[in-house]
Amino acid sequence: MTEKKASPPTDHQLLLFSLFTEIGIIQQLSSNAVRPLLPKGMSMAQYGVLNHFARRGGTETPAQLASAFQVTKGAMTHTLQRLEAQHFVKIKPDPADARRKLVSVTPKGLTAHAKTGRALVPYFTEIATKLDIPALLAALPALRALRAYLDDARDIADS
Amino acid sequence: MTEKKASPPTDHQLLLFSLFTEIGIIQQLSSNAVRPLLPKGMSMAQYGVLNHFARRGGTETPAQLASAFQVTKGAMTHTLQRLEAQHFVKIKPDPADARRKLVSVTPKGLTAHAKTGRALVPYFTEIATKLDIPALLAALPALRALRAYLDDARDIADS
DNA sequence: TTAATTTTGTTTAGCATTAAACTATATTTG
DNA sequence: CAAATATAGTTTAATGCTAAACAAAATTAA
Repeated sequence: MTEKKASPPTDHQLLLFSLFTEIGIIQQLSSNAVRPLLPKGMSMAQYGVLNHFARRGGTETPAQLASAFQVTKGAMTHTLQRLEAQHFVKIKPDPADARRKLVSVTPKGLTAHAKTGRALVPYFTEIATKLDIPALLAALPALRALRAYLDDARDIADS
Repeated sequence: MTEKKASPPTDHQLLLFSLFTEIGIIQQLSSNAVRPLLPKGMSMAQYGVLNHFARRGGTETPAQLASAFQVTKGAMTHTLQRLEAQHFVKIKPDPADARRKLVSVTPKGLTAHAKTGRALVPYFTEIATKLDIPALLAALPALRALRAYLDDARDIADS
């Protein structure tokens, strides 16, 4: 057994630091690859929101969306304004709570979502053929656990 | 065996999409957690560059740094200007090629790097005790492979 | 009930980023 | 060599983000 006095496991800290660095670079690379494929006027943030509604349907408040995407309410206000200007979402007051608004996707938004998805298929198809899918699949649970931990631990800075 | 006609493995595309989504959210969460811990005037981008030099030493050109961090040359110009204004890096012309500049870290920059590192230790120590480190360690090679693939595949948009 | 607190969404200012145009210097080609 | 091309770095405009201050409405406390 190793001693358990002095300072905490530095190796673990280094691992985590490497992991975060790796994740940051993958995020940068994948964003840079995907962004030019998006239809004119569609940002990654906007597509994320449309994708959320396309999967789950229904209505959500801006605050719920901000929490789901881990951005500030200000950032979500901005994204929703862009989406509403293109008539991809409908935003109406919540009759039950005048502070809130209710956001839902429009048919036009679903069309735009589908079009965006089609534009991305070739990219994902291409890389799916060139990577070790089982290894990535195996990595996913650990990442989900990491996400869940970070999600719980956050200070809820803005919201 | 499954048929191999029609369209390519949609499951793999969905996996990749989930993976990218997960990575994006982890990046967002970890950035949001780490950012407030940084010393006044130190951004994540600046710390990344200082960390790079602290590990590897020597000199590099702005273009090399932009490539290492997967940002545009314009973004790296900006980061280096901030670092130079604080005297954390030294930037001089390359005598061998007048188009180039050579960037190196200063003692003051190393001090700032060390200070920043110390500010982050408690955070990493904390989460290292609460996560399944072996599982994360096991995930790292797959992520490195993904990064390596994306790195090769990129269009070298700006550089 | 009234006052204090919390919650929701917006706005503003500042920063980091991309994309594109630009300048200057090197390299390659004819 | 001269012209065309490529490379390195900067600058500008636009976008998306955070942080902080704010206004309006709901909830909680006294």
